[in-house]
Amino acid sequence: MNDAKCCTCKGRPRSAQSEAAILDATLQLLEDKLLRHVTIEAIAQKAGVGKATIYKWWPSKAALTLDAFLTRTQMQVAAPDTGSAKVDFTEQLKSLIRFYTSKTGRVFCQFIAEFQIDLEFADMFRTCFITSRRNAVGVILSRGVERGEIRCDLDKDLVLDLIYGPMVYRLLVGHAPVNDTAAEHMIEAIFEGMRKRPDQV
Amino acid sequence: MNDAKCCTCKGRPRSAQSEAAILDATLQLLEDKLLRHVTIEAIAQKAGVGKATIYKWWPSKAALTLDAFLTRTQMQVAAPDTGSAKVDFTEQLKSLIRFYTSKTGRVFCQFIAEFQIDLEFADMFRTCFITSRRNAVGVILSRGVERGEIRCDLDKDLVLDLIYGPMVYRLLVGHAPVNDTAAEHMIEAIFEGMRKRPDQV
Amino acid sequence: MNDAKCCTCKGRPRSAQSEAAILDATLQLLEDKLLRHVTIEAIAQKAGVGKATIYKWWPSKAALTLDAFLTRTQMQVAAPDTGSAKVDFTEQLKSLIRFYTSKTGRVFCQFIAEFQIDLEFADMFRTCFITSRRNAVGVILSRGVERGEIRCDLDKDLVLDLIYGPMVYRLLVGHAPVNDTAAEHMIEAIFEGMRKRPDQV
Amino acid sequence: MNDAKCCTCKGRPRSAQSEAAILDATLQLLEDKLLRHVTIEAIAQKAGVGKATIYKWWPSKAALTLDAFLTRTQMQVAAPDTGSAKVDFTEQLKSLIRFYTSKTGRVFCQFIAEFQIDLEFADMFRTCFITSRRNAVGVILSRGVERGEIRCDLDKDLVLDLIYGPMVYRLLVGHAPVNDTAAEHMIEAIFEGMRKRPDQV
DNA sequence: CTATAACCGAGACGGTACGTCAGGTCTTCGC
DNA sequence: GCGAAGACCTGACGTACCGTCTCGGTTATAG
Repeated sequence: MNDAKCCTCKGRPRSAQSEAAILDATLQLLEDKLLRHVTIEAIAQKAGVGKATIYKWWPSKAALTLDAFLTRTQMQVAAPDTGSAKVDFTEQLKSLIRFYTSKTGRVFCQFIAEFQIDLEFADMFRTCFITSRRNAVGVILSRGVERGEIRCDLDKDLVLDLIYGPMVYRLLVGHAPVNDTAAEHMIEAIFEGMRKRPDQV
Repeated sequence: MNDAKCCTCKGRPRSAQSEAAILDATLQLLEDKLLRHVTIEAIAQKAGVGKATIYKWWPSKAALTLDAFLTRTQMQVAAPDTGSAKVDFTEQLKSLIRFYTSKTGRVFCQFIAEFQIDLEFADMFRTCFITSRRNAVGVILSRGVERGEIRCDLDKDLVLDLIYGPMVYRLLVGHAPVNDTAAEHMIEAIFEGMRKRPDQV
Repeated sequence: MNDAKCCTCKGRPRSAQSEAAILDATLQLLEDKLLRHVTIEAIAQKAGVGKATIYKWWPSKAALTLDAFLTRTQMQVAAPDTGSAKVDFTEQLKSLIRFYTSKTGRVFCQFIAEFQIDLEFADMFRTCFITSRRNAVGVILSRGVERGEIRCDLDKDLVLDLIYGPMVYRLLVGHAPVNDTAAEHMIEAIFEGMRKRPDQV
Repeated sequence: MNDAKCCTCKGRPRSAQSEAAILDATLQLLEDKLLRHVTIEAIAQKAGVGKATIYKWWPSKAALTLDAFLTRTQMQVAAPDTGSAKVDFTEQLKSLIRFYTSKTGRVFCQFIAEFQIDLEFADMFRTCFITSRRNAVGVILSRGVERGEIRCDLDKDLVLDLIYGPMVYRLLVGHAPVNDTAAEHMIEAIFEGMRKRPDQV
């Protein structure tokens, strides 16, 4: 009954120290350079590690970078509960924007860019990204629907994309500002709709 | 009878001829490969052109590709006028989606990816892209506002991003379908808003 | 009919400067290190040249080294004509030994070692090596035969191997000295034969 | 006086099974590949043994290979006694040639190549090689001298090199055939000498 | 009958060099 | 004098082995 003991029996175990050094070096390099300009060679050197060690554990630079991000960075995004879904969404969007425009968060844009050419990585990224995203926003949406603030005939995915899409679009294309004001306007417009109501001027 | 002179086998090709060959080769290669995997070297060889000639006219691969696209491809996007702004937007979004998901249009996603690292190209792209976009959608929006269908207090840029953002987001991340149905749902939601109205069930 | 003019018509010509730098660097490195420990990478760096440039013009390290040797080193081996074939052979063998035991000449042993594993290089080496060798010794042998000093029923190749074989053997295996005295003894023994003659003590 | 038992006081003794597996694997790999292309890694894997075990007992690949050879292969070389030293030498040389040109014996050339760069191994090789060689040929030479067939003023080493040198030379350089006929011609020439005698035509 | 200690397999590790590839610059010569 | 052809330097790629180093586990002998 000693299964728990011999799970990874054979061979020298993976060096936690090396792994840490690699992930740290990766993040550190990403602070100064764009993802494309960060090379495996530089990471290996900075981490004091052989290149082969990196290739052994991560299939690509993108995978390594994503791993570095997910394990080191806790995407500190608020999931507030103010009693108003609209306010909650606004606060959350602001929080997200603050993260994505930070030195650290900027890399996510480069992830999206990166996996336009690396389908394997795209799957990986979607899994991690969407999951965390869904959880954060799902609660707010549900509460809003229950309280009767939000239409109940809207697909969850659709709502997600309506809220995040414009922000991501601006982040990637950079044609318009991405800040708190923008967040407020976006949420306002999405909530109230573009249609002119009879009661409006 | 001056063809004979120009077409003499080993005759020095004219500048315009080279340019055409380069642009053609670029588009042709883009049909089979991802932007990242299309190399200047391959373009030069396929076009029967020296690499230096390419570098002389275009600052980067991205610039060349964009040029190839803008001069060869007319982005056939409808700008309908049905009398209803909502219908117009829906049709236009459907039309756009059809283009962006086509073999040719898919490259635009890769442009967006590409200029996450090439700021110079990003400017170039924004100028071309936004201009054409603004023209197409500006008319619809103006008509809608004039007819009293659409709120007049919305920023033009905001409207643009509300409509295109979710689509671009889905195109880039690929987490949800991008098709006619999606287009209809998006426009419907943006027009009517997420808020539950008293008259709704 | 102007072959001489248009042999290498197109493109930037090969850089004589780079070639010289590569060959020089190769020889220089070989003075300090064994052939096996001289790396293409080191040659490229010392020559201030890209690795690709080396790989473009030489198929292997051995080929490069041999080229460096043949073009830079003139194997200064005497081909004396004293009137006695025996003396001529002795002098030539001494001369050869002096070369092969010099800092420069030692590399030839490593060539022989090298092409035990590189058959392509072996062919190359044999062609160059044997040719020069044959010419040097052929004259002495012919003169000796004509003068009636040497048996005329001996194969040229056989004579070559009888004279050079023992020396090469000692050079490679290093079990016995290779010097002037050895050269004299070898030639003496090969000329007179091992058989005890009636007139000997 | 039972040394074998008490020399290594404590601990698990060396595994004879592993040693055998390593030596077998080494020989087996050498049948297909050149010495240079046989890697310690491959030997370890084929033998089902850790690399460290190999490094523990042999200082280098060359040492391991030589050990494998000396312990597994008995260099079956005839040491005939026909009453004629010339015939004895000829038969022995033929026998040697047969061995050195066999699949197994070919490796000796690679040993010679190998120790042009591994001085430590060179010593090891010389000790083993020369010793066995000396014994085999020493008897023939002594008998020949005693019977008055061979000059008594020749150094033993010199004779050895006169006989083996040309063969080794041809084996290594490969410029001329190495077979029975060559053996006969070599011995004949060495015995009779190159000098033209008055009694010759 | 333990305890000790060297042994062993497996394989991860930091390195070094490999041979290839594309980038972007330059040089020559033909038209 | 433009432009094709292509050689050049640079720098990163991903791979292969090197020789060293942990691991968990396995024998023998010493006590």
